[in-house]
Amino acid sequence: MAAPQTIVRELGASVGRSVTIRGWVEHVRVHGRVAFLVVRDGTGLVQGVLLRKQLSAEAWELGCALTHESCVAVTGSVQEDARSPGGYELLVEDVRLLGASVDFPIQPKEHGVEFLLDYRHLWLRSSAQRAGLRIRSEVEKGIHDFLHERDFVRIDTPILTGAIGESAGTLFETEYFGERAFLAQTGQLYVEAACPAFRKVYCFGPTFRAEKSKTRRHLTEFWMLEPEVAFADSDDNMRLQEELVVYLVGRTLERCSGDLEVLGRDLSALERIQAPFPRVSYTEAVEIVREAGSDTRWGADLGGADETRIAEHFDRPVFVYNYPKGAKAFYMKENPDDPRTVLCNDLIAPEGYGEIIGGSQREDDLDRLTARIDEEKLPAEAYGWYLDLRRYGTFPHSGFGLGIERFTAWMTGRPHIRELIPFPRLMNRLTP
RNA sequence: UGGGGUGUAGCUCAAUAGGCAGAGCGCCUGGCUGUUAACCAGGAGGUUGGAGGUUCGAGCCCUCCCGCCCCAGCCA
Repeated sequence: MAAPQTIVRELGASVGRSVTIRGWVEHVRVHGRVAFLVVRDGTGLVQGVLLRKQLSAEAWELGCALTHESCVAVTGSVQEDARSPGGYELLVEDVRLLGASVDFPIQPKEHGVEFLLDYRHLWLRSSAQRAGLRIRSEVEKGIHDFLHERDFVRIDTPILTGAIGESAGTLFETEYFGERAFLAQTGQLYVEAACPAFRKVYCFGPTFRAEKSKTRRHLTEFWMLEPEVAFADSDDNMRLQEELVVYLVGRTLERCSGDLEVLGRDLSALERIQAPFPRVSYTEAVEIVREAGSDTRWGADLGGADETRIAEHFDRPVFVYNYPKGAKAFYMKENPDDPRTVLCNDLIAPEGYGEIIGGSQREDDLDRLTARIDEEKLPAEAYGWYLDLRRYGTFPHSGFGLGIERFTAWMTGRPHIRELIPFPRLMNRLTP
């Protein structure tokens, strides 16, 4: 008589009955005539209790010899027991080995980062990694739900592109049937093209930057959300960002409290995140950081240390808006009230997580956009189709980019964004 | 690319002032009926990142090279 299969999360429905759980061994502790076997099945942890005199010799020997991360099927009757990690326990009747695991490299102890990244394919199984990646998944789902509720249409933009993007030099180059091609570093120009078709659009996907950055906030391949909204000005743009961030924080607190607890996240820091977020102009920001000891001068971009100084003034994310033209990309719209600046914003996360969003109102005037492309010495021919968007029914519009890993690193409180993507691509790491 | 740090057992780390290369974890053997990273006893496990140099003697000092970490720049 075979016991029915179930999953750990649903064990409560089977108290007093025999069931079979399939999963991976986290621990075995043998005490002579009793042994404890902790199994993870992807929905939770359950402890199996093996009593020598109640098992066949084969099952007892097998159970005691199980090694870390072996895949097993454990059959036993379900008991409620507070001493068990998940609240339920299996009084084991039989154990079958489905897949052996010999000398699993990762132990339940401290390891160095390099070692763990070499074994990233196995590190994913550990509790903090599971929690962080589950929160990432929930953030991604939240993004889609939020935008679809607001009538956005998702536009999937190309990853292989000809020469186009914000700037050359940070693009990964490849070959495309004899032609030079690049991996996309933004989908923005394409969502701008789709904007007149659907009014509110967004793209969500991987982007690639060949920047030789070695900081806790950079990856060479990362995922980005980029909404684009017709008839939205820079203020509308910031309101949308604010609404989205408040929504995602609230949803993470609501749906991922167990994962946040595993990670030891300070929940009060997240509970404070409510609209409205403070807004300071770039010019005010420069004054703030100079008073705090920075030697940043008006006209230069704010550095990471400056961002931290600004964030320290507030207990929630801060908008810094209208940067000098020279510090920002060619497609941003000139500020009519101060032509030295452009209509744009960064959103700086608290607790030193830095810039999680960069957004702007786009330049919709054909002549000014062409002039900016010349000023930046960009190859005008590569932007032919982009300029068409200003030739055929140009319209005010705004959008932004939100970095998924940076956002999730802030949600989870992890110090480095490399843990918040399943297989990070860093300057010196292409495998696993 | 610049600044700072680091590299010793499978992993995490010690090693007085230049003087016999160690511990914990993991692994192997044995013991234990309620463990929570169990505990107790025993065992195996090393070209100290690489090359050269100084010295009676180098894990330690010097030169060059390599890997990694942190910070800065670039950005999301």
